[in-house]
Amino acid sequence: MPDQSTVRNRLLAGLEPADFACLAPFMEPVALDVDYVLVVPNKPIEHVYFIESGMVSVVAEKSDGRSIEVGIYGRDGMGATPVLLGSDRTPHHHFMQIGGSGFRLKTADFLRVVRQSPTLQNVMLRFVHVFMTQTAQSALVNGSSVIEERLARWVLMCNDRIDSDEFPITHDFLSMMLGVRRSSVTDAIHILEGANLIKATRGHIQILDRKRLERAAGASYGVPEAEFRRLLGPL
Amino acid sequence: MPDQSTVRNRLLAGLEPADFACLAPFMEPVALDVDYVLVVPNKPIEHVYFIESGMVSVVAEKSDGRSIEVGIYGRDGMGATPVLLGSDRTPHHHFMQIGGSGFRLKTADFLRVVRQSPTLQNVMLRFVHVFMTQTAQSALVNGSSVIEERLARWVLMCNDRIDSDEFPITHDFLSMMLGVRRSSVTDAIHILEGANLIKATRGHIQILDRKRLERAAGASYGVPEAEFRRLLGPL
DNA sequence: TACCGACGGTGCGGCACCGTACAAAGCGAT
DNA sequence: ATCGCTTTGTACGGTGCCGCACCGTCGGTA
Repeated sequence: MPDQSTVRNRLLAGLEPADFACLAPFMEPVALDVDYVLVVPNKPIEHVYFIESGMVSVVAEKSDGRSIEVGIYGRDGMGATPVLLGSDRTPHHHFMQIGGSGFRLKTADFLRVVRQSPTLQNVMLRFVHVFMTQTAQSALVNGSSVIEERLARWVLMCNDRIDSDEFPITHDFLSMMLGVRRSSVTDAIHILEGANLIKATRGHIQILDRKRLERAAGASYGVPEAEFRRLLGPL
Repeated sequence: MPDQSTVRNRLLAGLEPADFACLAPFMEPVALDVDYVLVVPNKPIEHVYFIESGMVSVVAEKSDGRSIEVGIYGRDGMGATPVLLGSDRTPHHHFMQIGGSGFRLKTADFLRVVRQSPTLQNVMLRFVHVFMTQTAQSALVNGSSVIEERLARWVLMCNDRIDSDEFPITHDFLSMMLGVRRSSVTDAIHILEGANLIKATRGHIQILDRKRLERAAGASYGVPEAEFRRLLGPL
């Protein structure tokens, strides 16, 4: 059974010990390799997830096939939030963008515990609020920022959720996430590389200068992150 | 005191009569004229709102001044959802885009009632889920649809929340909502007008052919609307 | 060591949308 | 009827990103 003092998930770590103790018996450790699917669109959500490492992409798809990332989370949050809101499914796709590990609980078990503890529910709902802010920010920047700014934002958000300054990701994946052409991603990466903010190698991106990268992201980055700190403490 | 059989708000109308009875004593009728501000960004939310008529825009703003609409609601929903999620504020701006009326409750009163009724809370949280889906859809279309498609979506969403096929709106406002140049809105309107889908006069838009307008919106429209029907019944 | 699929770099024409600007038309107030 | 403000129509050059296509390179596998 997991021990609260060693979990890396920010939500779990921040719980009242009593609340954590109620969840712990139902938590099952799970390997979360790249492409592992946490939530299938429009299918019943069987498990909720707490990420310990790695990163999840939440993707919305249009019926014409075009898709775009509407949010990401990692050890800062939980997967399958719709069950908290009374919906057993969602039109969005959740899958591991960067492999890692975590815990999962059967939806029914999780909900039973949550319904018995208002303090636990409160923490989870705060995360929902933060995640909603993040999605709104995606809507904002998708409509008003140039690609290189959005790329910088994405890299920063990824860095927030991964321990390392370097992580695996291909241009092709990024193009799906940002909803742009693959070669536009290549161009944007070259711009950030030219300014010595990042270094890209085959299948990997490394952050060289986080401070200046934040400046490059401009107004695209920061709002949901501030909401997280305000409601759930430092990342 | 309002009577549940006469309220037009979909959430209120769908409540268990007992839940409605608990809310009713705290409900204060309020006129919601154009530009009335329901939620000021990053300030404590004093009241929650249930819209009876009119339409609210939820707008996210970047620190560089650019802003974009991340969602709308009317008699299908409630205002100031963040209080349900344990946050007394939000970075977004909520204001009346089309004037109307509604009810409001002091945040504290509302939360006290909600905490005592899981069934009431459930209905409200379902709406949060639907609204989140809507915001995600905005992120999707902002990143992947041409303006005329997004305009068609907006007009349809507005029509869903207003009784009339005609409503007041200027190109300038629409340009803020869609996050594009004002004259790009003019162009997009001309395209839809040329196809006899809408008719635009100074400060007004009228829907001529809703069916074909939906086709013009293509894959941009429909997903959050389906979620609403699934979880909260027909609009 | 050779192969092959995945990944990244680059080029080209095209177009949606931009920023800016100005004028015409509508409409309320005096 | 006139004025003045708001709203809409239109134009122009510029550009960010598109779709498409092709090729070089990397790296795992046989």
